[in-house]
Amino acid sequence: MPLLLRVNQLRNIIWSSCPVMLQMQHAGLPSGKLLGPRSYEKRHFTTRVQTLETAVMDTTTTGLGSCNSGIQQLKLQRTSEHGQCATILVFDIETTGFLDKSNNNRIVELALRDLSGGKNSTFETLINPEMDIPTFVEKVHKISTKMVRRHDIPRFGDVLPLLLAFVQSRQTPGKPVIWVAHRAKAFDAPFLAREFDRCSVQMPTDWLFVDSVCLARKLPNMPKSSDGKKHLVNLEALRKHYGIRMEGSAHRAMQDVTTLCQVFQKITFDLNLSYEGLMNDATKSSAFSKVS
DNA sequence: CGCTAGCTGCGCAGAACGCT
DNA sequence: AGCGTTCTGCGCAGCTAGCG
Repeated sequence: MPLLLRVNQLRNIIWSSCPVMLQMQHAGLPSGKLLGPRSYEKRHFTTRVQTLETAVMDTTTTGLGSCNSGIQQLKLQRTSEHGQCATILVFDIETTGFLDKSNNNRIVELALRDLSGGKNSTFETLINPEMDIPTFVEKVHKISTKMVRRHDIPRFGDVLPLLLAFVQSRQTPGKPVIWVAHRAKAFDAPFLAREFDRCSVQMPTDWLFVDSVCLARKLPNMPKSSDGKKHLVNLEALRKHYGIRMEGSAHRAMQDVTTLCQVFQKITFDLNLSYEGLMNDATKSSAFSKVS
């Protein structure tokens, strides 16, 4: 009997060290899904619970109590208290291409909107990139080289002082400015910071960037991708999820900003996210800028 | 007490996503 | 078309309940 146990133990050790693929083939099973159904179900379930707990914790640990019922409510508070909270600017940029190591690509359109609304709450401009826009990029945002590579279209360096003045006009003294964009951390914010660097201008240190993709990933019940593995969190999927009507064409900066404004308010409401919760998710401008 | 079987958590690699 | 982030699944080690 002890010998049998030893043999069984040895078998188990050897067997457990075999590639799972081999075991599946040996068992006559297809080599597609390698986890057992029960394990897969448990892992999947655990992941979902953790996600929900994290989302709940994000809103409950802010210590706000009555103040953590969404940005919409906070907007009212901000209005009623004459701007006691941070300014939230939803923004989007269109460029000549991706953010790559070559550092060649430029911004061709910039749009932003102050979420608190009111007069002069938007800023929108085409920007002369001083380079041609690749055809495949033109097809995305419908902004052609002819439209922007003109003498009457300002360069980013020309727009920069106006942008800074606009933001300052919307900013509450002593309070930060929260910039919100879809994929801000990986695209919009670094791109904007790079343009600041190129102009040798330091991005204000009280600017914070929030990525709406990161927030959307915390949402439960988002639609899944075609393979059923991932939650779809692109702007179009979020727009459809919330039943937001599309006005104008997608992939133009102000149109995307308008859509994102509505999506963002829905997300913050669903996540019960407060200003403090938002600040916890924010990244400082210094993280993207090289000019110090 | 020793062993088995199952579960959990961590680190890693690869795939997919999302932006223009 | 590039790149960073996120997610998923695998492999492994460690833990523990149950059993003989």
